[in-house]
Amino acid sequence: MTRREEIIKVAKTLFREQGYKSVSMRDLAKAMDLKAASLYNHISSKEEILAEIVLGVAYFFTKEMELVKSLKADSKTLLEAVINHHIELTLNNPEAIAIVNNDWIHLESSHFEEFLELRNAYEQDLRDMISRGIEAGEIMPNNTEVMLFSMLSTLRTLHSWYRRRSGIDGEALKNDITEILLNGIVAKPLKKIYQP
Amino acid sequence: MTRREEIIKVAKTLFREQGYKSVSMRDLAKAMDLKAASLYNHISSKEEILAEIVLGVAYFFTKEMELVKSLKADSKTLLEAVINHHIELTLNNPEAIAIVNNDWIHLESSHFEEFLELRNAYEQDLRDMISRGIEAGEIMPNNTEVMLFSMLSTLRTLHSWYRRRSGIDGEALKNDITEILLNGIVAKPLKKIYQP
DNA sequence: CCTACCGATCGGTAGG
DNA sequence: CCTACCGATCGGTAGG
Repeated sequence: MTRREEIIKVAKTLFREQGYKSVSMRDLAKAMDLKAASLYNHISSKEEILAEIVLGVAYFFTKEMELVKSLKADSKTLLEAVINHHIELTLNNPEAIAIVNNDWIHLESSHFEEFLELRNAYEQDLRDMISRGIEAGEIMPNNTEVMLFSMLSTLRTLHSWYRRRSGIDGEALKNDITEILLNGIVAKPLKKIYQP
Repeated sequence: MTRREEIIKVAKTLFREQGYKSVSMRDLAKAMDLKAASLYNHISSKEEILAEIVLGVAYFFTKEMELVKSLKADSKTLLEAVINHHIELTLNNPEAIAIVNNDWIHLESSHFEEFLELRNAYEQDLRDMISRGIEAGEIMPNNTEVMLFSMLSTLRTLHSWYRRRSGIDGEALKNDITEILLNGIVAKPLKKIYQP
């Protein structure tokens, strides 16, 4: 790991704990046992660190979305694949996900716009998946936007919830979340058609 | 509206747009057309504004949860009532909800702890509701924690999504969200039992 | 509600 | 990687 990579790793932890704006370059330097000025031999600004973290995650998601889109499968299977990728990245890199969610707003304008484009494209791909699922009769013909938003809300904030629990089995978590997102929580009375 | 209430109202807008840490007392003063020092005739610190916003929302939710708990109804009806209250507050006060979600972390320690106690109690009440629903056979016997978290994630981030859409009908939104949270998104093959 | 000002801290640079 | 330092800005106070 290069010195630069170490800085970004430590920044991930601090930004996640306190938020980007609350962490000073002196805080970051102290956590690495050096002086603030020395950080600038490896990075050129504080915002550069934020951009690398946030855009790194955004491009990773984009790449995985391309992968899912290339699959030949029904909509439900594609949605499951998106959910799985989301959960995996959350388990592997919860700090980065938290920072994306909380601090993308503090990106400087060109990075800010770059991020928004990636995020919008990702959301559009997911929206298309849901729409096609409705056309195929696999997905309930409910409000597409609400379905999209509900799924993404759960997946995007998983990091904050996962953190409080002790080591949960990743596979079990995938199953539970997929089940709840796709099938809801209410018990279905299977024999309803026999009742008056 | 007192001058103090005006300050808090303007602060809500600014904090929501830029985040608590990014808004200086000078920014807030400028938005009110006065000097930073003058703010201190009405409030005693910047954190006091944050605390009032965040704890105000937290106590409001607590009060509504007490109301729901006092109802004599099945679990599904109680969950629907919680969802409705959440959506109503989001439509009425989206700025405050956004600030609670993003900036509660910047509360000073006594306010911080006060907030966490309220939030934990709220989550516990909702958890109990789900558990009782499972015992009664109304709710699927899935992972309670995941159900709880999934519901809350969607409800808590609704403000950010609602904002981007033009004026959506509140009642329609309640129906759509309730439907999707409780019943999921996958189409159910109703005649399954006739198939081989 | 203002002017004037405080000490602390910020991101970042110069120069070695 | 450090010392020394920059101008800007921060939350907040004194005194009117």
